[in-house]
Amino acid sequence: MKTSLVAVDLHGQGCADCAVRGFSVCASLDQFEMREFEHLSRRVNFASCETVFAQEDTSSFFYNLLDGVLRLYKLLPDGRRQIVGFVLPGDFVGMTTEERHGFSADAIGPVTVCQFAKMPFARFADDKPNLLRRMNELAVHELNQARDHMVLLGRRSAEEKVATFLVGWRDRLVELRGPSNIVPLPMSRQDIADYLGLTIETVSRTFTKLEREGIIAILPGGVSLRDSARAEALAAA
Amino acid sequence: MKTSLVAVDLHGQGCADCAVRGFSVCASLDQFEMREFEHLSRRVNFASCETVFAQEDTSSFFYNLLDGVLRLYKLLPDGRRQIVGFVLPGDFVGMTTEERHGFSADAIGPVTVCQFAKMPFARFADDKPNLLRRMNELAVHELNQARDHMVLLGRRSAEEKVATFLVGWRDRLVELRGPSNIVPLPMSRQDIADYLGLTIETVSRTFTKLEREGIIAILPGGVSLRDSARAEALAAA
DNA sequence: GACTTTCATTGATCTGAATCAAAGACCGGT
DNA sequence: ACCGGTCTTTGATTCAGATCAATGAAAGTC
Repeated sequence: MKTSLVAVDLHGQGCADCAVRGFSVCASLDQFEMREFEHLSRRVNFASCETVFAQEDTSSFFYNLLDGVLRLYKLLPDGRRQIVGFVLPGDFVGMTTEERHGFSADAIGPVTVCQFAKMPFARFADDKPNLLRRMNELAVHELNQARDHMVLLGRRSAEEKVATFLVGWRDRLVELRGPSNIVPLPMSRQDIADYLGLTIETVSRTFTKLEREGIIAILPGGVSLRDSARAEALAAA
Repeated sequence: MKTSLVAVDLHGQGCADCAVRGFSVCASLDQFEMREFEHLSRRVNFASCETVFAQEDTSSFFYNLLDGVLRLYKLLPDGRRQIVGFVLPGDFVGMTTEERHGFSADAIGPVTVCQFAKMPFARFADDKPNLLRRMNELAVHELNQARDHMVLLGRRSAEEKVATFLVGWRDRLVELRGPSNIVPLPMSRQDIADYLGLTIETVSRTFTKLEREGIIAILPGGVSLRDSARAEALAAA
């Protein structure tokens, strides 16, 4: 909720050695473009629970997540919250033509982002079809994810929701750090509930139920997918 | 559900006189680009309830809606349906880099679309930053809508859902055809239910409730927003 | 204009998830 | 190791919306 006072700003110490270089937006840039691009960005750190940007903020920056996890959420005036996505390293956030962000982003645990000022970035991208195409690709991909999530929110039971979330989250981590059925869950139960359109109690009960059924084991800080076939079946059907 | 056998294909009789020219993707093209663009598209008609493309179809075409309304939806294996959006003239659909569409589109009433083959379109767009930027803009806009809809599906009551839908639908029609508080609803109650993550009975009851409260009047083929301030209050909060 | 079919409304009942209410578990600080 | 806070789990109860079941109102069709 609070905004960073202690964020350490260090100029992007080269994109060449960036952890995210190979698979983020920047993957579409050649060597020379990259050289220029470096000067548009700077690294910023945020502590756990700090807000990277808020719903009502003017959208003057884009961010590329380098390390950590973000939650993106929207709040209704009465405080109800819907988490619209979790962000992992390599994901690009906040790209919008609109005046304001429309959603908030905050850090789940310590986070490092690569921050771009909107205007210089837009000027840079303006005549780079490869970058523009890559950004399109990312937007379309996110849109597809968003639509899948609509199906989940509108038409699935609590058990299906939780199973789908666990399988989906595992798959994203597998892509990032290699195969494993141990699924770390850095976000709280409340976060999971607000992502799935449930209450914290229902999430907790559903975890317990899945454990009783032998589908998962609940570990400190995460779960293990004991029977991923059955979890995937719940997620698919 | 069925696919068109009677679709009348007529070559785009000029984009210059196209109803949608001013505000769709094509708005970003200059006179010369437009000349070339014309040859990439052709008009196709669909009768009510015909499928423009299906979830599992290879995505070899994009579409620009010229006339009528489409519903976009996803089906779960067991038949549960989530409508992910309604498409109005000027909207661009089916743009994706992925192999398959991932959702189905069918006509609500007779429809005319402007159809583009994916490959030639991509080749055309490749070196047109203005068009690419416009497409980005549209994708980002859709993504914002999708996120708003997630909030609705995950965190709002039936009454709020219906009110939000009516106000939002009216606003889209106002943009298209000018101000009016009479809101034609070409889609069925079942469609509305599948859009809002409700059942048809709940939608029907909620309409009746809003009418009793004096917020709307139910008309054949639509509603009238009698007290749009109160409807908007329900939609906002 | 009667007849079938589809779609919308209304009513009665049920249920999955929400809400209300305690306990436990797990910190971080001292 | 102990304390105070936060987070998670579990239990009891309620309720919004789903399900089941008619009935009513349009829209074709012959």
